[in-house]
Amino acid sequence: MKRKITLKHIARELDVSISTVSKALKNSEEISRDTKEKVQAFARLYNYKPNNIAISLKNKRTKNIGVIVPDIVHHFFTTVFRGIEKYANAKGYNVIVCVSDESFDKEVINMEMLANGSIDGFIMALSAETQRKNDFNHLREVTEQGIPLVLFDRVTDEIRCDQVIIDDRAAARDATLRLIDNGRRRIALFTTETYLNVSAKREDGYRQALEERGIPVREELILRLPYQYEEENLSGVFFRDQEFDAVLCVNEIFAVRAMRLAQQQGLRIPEDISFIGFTDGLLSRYSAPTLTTVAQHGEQMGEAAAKMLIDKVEQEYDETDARSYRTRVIPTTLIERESTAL
Amino acid sequence: MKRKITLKHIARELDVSISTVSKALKNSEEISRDTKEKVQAFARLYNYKPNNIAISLKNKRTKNIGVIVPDIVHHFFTTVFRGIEKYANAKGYNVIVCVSDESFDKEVINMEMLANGSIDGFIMALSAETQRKNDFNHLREVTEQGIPLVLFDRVTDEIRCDQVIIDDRAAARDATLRLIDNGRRRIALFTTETYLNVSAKREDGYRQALEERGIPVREELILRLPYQYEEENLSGVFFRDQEFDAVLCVNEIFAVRAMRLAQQQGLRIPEDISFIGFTDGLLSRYSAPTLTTVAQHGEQMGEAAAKMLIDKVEQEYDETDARSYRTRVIPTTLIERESTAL
DNA sequence: CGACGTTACGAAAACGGTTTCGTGTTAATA
DNA sequence: TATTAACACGAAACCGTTTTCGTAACGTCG
Repeated sequence: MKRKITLKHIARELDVSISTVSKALKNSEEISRDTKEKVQAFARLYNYKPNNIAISLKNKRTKNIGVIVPDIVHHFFTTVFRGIEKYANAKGYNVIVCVSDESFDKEVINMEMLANGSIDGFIMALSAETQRKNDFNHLREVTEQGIPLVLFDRVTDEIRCDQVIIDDRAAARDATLRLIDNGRRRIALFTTETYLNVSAKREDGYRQALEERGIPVREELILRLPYQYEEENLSGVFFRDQEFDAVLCVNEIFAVRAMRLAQQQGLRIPEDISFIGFTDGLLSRYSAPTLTTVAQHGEQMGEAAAKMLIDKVEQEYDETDARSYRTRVIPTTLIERESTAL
Repeated sequence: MKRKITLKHIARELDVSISTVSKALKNSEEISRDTKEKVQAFARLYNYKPNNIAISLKNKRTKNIGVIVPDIVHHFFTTVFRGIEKYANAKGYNVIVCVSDESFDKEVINMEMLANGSIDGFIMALSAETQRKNDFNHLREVTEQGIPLVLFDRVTDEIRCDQVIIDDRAAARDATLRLIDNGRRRIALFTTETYLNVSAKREDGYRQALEERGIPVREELILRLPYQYEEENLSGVFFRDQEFDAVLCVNEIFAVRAMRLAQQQGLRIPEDISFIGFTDGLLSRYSAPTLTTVAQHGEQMGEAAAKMLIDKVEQEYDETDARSYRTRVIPTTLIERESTAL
């Protein structure tokens, strides 16, 4: 087992000082041609690589960014993560991921663990519990320490920081308008029970679209489902009565499950009833029928978030404190598939 | 912006030495009651938290583990990751994730980035390219430096290290046997084109099951598909001719797409043809019909891998070099759903 | 009263780098 | 020949901890 070699070893071996070795390896002008070649050859031979930790301690920069998400087994967050990782890696940064599991406490603990020097900045989406409690002190502490923070998707305006979001309201509005313009009038909304910013905004957009077209909002058509809802919640009766002819769902799982129930009731999709979901994941692409859905372009969001964060991290060092926070809105795309095909 | 406070600040403020502060915060016997209380109160007041980087440098342990996976937008890897993150977090470790994107070069670069002090050990699944090239020098270098390594799912026996795998051969064999015992005789195998260990083993299991039951293997029933295959590859004719009455697929995407094509050809599932896939993801659960599939229990694999790694990391410090490598085989479960229901 | 043991603390080294500032030697210049 | 500049390198501080070792002050005991 050959342990890693350090500057000290090289220095001792070549009978020069540590500083000389350090400078030689950086090709400093200060060092003679001879010495540089000698040192570099030796370093190459023994495969010397500087110790990241030591460099971090000296520079007070880790080249790590912390990502905290509520859930990782979730298509949207995964694609965002891919975007982050891609951009960060290209810039020489590593990504430390923590999962808050929708829990406030875990979110706080994870932030604290990372905030003590492990990372240069945070990218995160708030947990459901954090949004419910409306307690953002952990975010505030971090930003007050001067650690850059970028929030995406599940954001709050209580904290001054960069944000990357989609226009959930507009996306839901556009989707609803599309249904209306396709001749649908009794449009239901299947949304989440737990309080999430995004769900609320999507509901707003839904309402807005109906109002714009002069269709009264019928509250009984708005279903709030627990995340892992039981089939009974969507009673077959609901479908059988033909209470509605279109459904907007705030995620693709709700949509696919609802489609199945409708089919089991003998309804034809899209002839009798059409569906639109959110998140362009595997389910949307491979369900039968394929699902029309609002693509959130998670990867793009991730790249944007990583770029904003890294820009801020790196400017910290040359710039004056030109603190200004930006919000980037990534445009959504309505991907039309069989579930709304006319 | 209040910067983080250090031992030095506390020492200066309280007019004691840095060592005294350090010891007082650790409740050392060496320090008087008075001084300890004074220091601890001050630390609490200013919310002192030791700097992780400095501690890492001193201890030569980072409490970070590196995870390298070929892809993150992939249900199986994501669940494994969740298992890793869960266990690691519970043990006070953070997880740095790198995505190799199935590329050998990225895998090497990522390993090198992390191996220079950033992490205490690796958990990884090999990229497709690495498996094809059969080049494992980057793994060897890392293990020779004494950095613990745990391989999962996509492993190699060329490197001496811990492994967490499923018994792909047995799982495929069992699934195939189940199809046979359900009365199926003309069983096709849809597998990947690119060379992957796991695919090869699954194919083995498939062949073995047929042989065991005295059914000749018909090579024309084994289809090797590119990962993002075009519909044409699975020509409708293939299904229409009723060349086969069951299909074993090495992943759930293949299975779901094949089911759709079969349905389009007017075949009834499972009456005319049944399907079994691998990976119990969203698709299997929500497809129509729901898909019988081999659950790999990724989360369990992740936890097992993390446990093995952390055990090794922590024993490094007390134990003698009792190097012994273990392979944990996580049992799979065949989850029977509509696609094989009789 | 001298030897010794506690107690309570500080100095300093160490982890592995980077960087500033000196300085001895040589060579060029006045 | 004395002055100075350039060159090539080393000493040391520093980043924030931990930890070993030394020691001043005090009390106890024979």
